[in-house]
Amino acid sequence: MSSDERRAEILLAAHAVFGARGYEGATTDEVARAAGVSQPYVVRLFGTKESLFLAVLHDALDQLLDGFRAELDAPADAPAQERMGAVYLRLLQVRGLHQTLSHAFLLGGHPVIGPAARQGFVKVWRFLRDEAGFDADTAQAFLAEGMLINTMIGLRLIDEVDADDGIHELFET
Amino acid sequence: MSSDERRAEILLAAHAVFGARGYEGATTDEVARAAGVSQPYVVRLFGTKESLFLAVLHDALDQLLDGFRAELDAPADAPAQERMGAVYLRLLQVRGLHQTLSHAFLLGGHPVIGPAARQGFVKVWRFLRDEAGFDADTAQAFLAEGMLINTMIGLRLIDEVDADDGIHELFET
DNA sequence: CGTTGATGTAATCGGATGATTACTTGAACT
DNA sequence: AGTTCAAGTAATCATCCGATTACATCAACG
Repeated sequence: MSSDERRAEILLAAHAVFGARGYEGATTDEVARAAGVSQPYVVRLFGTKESLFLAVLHDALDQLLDGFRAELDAPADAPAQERMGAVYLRLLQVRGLHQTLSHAFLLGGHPVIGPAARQGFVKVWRFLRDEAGFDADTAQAFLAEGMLINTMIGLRLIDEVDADDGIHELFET
Repeated sequence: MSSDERRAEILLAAHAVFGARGYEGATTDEVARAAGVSQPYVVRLFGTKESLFLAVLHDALDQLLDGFRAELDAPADAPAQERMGAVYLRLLQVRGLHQTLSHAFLLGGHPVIGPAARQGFVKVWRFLRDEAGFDADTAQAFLAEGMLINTMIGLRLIDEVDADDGIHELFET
């Protein structure tokens, strides 16, 4: 397999591992095994664990914004917020993407990841305001909903949706 | 100093350390030094790092719900959402509290912390619905706003509020 | 006094983990 | 056939970190 194909596979596996365990909790060995390669090879292809995480973060943001833009170019069949929201939920296919973003957004104090995460967040804000045409209130409410969705994913609340009335009600809402 | 007083000091320090570095990223030694004691003593007073984190999580939820309840009992001088929101922001005094909650909410897959975090989240939801009297839509929007605030704290966005127009606008909103 | 029990630390251990080194394999191209 | 180079791994290193053990200090109490 070419190293570029391998890199793509490792990136996919890394989304899931970083999402489930966080930047510090994840190990390069876990990523390697999830991708079906040896741990040293992951390090060689990405340099360090830190730059692997940065690659995953950039990939997540690219998939998010590319998805949004593709939906913007498609014929409008519903209000813009609903369409962008649907894109966001469709990204659940990429296991760990939302949780990796959430983890990155908690690492603001990290000397390398912090600035990258801030920059990514601002890029999303700018997209909503400048490209999607959301006014400030709408963009803020949209982001807030997204963060609540991330929390519900991170908590694995869906596992208990049938066991607790409060959770069931929240999902309905 | 009595061990109970020491425990309270360590808990305070642990909020800040777990908030800044997360559950996996934080070390018991960091917590110990922030509290001014030795690392083995932290382990002895709390058993394990895991149960220390659980203690911090429960303390954060207690402070949150106690604060909400105290405000509910005070004379109403504004809409309930605004009053509860003000309580939430006042808790910024406890350094790391919001970020520790955010980290806990991302650990849904952890065998011990996961269930505790879910239970805590549900308790907040129940409070909003049953005690504060929010309807489902209001409670959901309130939580979503809170999660966006957590994200802005975690990203340390406030450090760049003057450097970026988009961030400035988000803070205004 | 001597004992006891609580507060607290120094030293250290063992496992985990990111990274490095040295090696193997095999296809492509003289 | 021989060389080269990319893909990939086994073995190992050095460091970090949670936990354990053994010890020190000191106030309370009979």
